[in-house]
Amino acid sequence: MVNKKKTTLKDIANILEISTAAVSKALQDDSRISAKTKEAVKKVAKELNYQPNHLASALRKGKSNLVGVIVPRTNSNFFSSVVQSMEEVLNKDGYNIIITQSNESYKKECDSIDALLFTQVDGIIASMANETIELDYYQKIKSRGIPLILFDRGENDLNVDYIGIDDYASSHMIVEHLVEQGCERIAHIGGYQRTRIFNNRIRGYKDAIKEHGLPSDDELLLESSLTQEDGRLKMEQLLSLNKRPDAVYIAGDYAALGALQVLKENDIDIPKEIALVGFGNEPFTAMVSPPISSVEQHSTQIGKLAAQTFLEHMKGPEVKQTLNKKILDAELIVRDSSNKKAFLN
Amino acid sequence: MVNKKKTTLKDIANILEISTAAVSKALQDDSRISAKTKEAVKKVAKELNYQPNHLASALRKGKSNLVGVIVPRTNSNFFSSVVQSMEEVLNKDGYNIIITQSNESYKKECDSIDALLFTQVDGIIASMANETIELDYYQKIKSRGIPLILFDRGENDLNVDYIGIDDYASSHMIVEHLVEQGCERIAHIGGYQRTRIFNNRIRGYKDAIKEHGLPSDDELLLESSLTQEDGRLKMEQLLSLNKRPDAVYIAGDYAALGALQVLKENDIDIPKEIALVGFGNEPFTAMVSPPISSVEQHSTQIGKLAAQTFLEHMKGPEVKQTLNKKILDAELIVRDSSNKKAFLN
DNA sequence: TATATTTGTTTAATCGATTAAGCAAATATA
DNA sequence: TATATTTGCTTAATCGATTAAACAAATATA
Repeated sequence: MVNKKKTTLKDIANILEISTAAVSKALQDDSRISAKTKEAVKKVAKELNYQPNHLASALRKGKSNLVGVIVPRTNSNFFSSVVQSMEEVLNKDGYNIIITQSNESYKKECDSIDALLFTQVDGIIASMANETIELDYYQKIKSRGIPLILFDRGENDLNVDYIGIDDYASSHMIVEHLVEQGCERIAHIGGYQRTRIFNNRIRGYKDAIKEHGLPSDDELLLESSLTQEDGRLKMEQLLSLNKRPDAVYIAGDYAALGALQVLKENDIDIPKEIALVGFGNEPFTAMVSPPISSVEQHSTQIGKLAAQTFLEHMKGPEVKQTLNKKILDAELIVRDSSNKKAFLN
Repeated sequence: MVNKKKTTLKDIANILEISTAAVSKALQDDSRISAKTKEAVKKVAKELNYQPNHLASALRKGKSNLVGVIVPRTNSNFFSSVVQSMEEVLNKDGYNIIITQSNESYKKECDSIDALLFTQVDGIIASMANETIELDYYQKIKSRGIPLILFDRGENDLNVDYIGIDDYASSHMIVEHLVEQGCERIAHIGGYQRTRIFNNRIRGYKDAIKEHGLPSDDELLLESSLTQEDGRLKMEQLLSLNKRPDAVYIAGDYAALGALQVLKENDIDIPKEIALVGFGNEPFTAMVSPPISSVEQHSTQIGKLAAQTFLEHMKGPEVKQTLNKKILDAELIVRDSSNKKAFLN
């Protein structure tokens, strides 16, 4: 039947009447072990269905071959696809990943960090929660001496590797696009200012507005948690203005979706009366009606780069933990929600 | 600055000039250790920022306190929310989870299982990939003697715990609902027959159709991968029939979304000409236009139950691995896409 | 032939925490 | 006071794999 007791090196050693050291080396194809012994060891190992005990070897080698990944949530296409491409790269090098979700909560993020450190991960790749301002827990990772790589939601002050898109330029590009479409009063529902990427998007927005000499009323720039629900609220707020905007650029697709609903509920013609642009290129943006223009963030590429950066740290022994940014260009996908020119009559 | 070397029990023992055993027991509040010693140990432990080495204790105790979770993908609301509630329950009991995605691929699923077993997880909670027919890798988990719990996508033959909704009844309920709305030619775009849950949905559909004496033409029952793209294709196929259906029930929301797009592209009045019902209650179903009726699967409850089932296994030493099904009732959320009566004029 | 090198293996220590067993000192019981 | 029990700690083994060091045997070099 089933061998409940898992077989160990010792079992193999006993059967062949050699030392466990010889068995261990044989399985690692050590050059000092004879071909004959290797063959015999491998044969018995297979017969007994030997599976090395990872805990033992990790303990001995001081390396778990586990990488911790912290994301705000997994049920967004962006994060799930980043994670997936990370996994692909890391698996190839013998690493497994532990995914944890912070749910945008600082408390949960700290717990995750503790849990990952406790599990003795060899490194952590993270995208910070919205709530996170304090960096003490991230400092904790650094002080453990394991590589820390941030993506998308990063933080300069931590002085670690970062992979993301150029939020400032993307934001600038969106405003350019809206201006091109003839919009003149462009609002921005942005994320929390304290979060670096959202701050960059806000700056990109402001600068572009200024460059084009457009109105930059305070009432046109709102700070939001970027949930669908908050997107609704903020859009309602914009609609209640005396001078409504003729375009709204929203720093997150879920919030953009909420905003879209409100616009439709109010029978506002999109994009003619108000044009709409989101951020993140979540699949649903292409599917709703009208489809929402959005920014593709190259999640696969980000995941790949983050994983590769981790691997570089593991290969090069000199742990040069410095701010090393890899910034990708993002791409604006124009859809009906902002394509006024296509609707000229 | 930063203490690169992590502190061990030994360090604490040396400082206090006691044995590591005493330190270990003090930290565990062993009754045989004096209050004075405990206090001293805890003080030093805090000062040195002692973090127990999980690998060492796991190796010694033969228990990693890690639970492996395998899902087809994380970027669906259902799975991400199941995972989240599992995590909540398990964390409370000191377990951490390792999430892996199979991407509906059998090969990837096998790799995940190997990786999890290798990491010495204490148990595995899984939802099977669409592709999976062979059960050999799942047998491997069972033969390792660790608990295996399946949810949503399960398999009777494995004879393990299962948590899910009553797919047959849900499916039956959907047809009832459509009949009530006056539909008479109801098509079903189902998942792969070999997958138990989809098979159940198909049976529920067929039986309900029969009970109501409705036509059950072969052309009205299609098998699909249930991706958005395939939803499009299958809906196009249905539209090309000589006798079009007046309702389509689709076993997955993403496919339902694809179908919805096709219907709209063809200017078909929903629900008047063709009513639409999906499955899974993904958030976007409420957001598209018209909103799609769908089935809520109580993901939070499923995650909680799966986690609790695992914990029961860990508590009760007698590993009674038998088929133990927990079936929840699902709930049909009726929205505009199938609510014909609301559109009577 | 004598010495040096290579080959193939064993011995024993190690990673860090846990725990059964042992033992002395303190306290309780007869 | 003598014996039993409890208290508080130490010793040493253990989990399973890895690896530095040691060593004998085989082979090469002088």
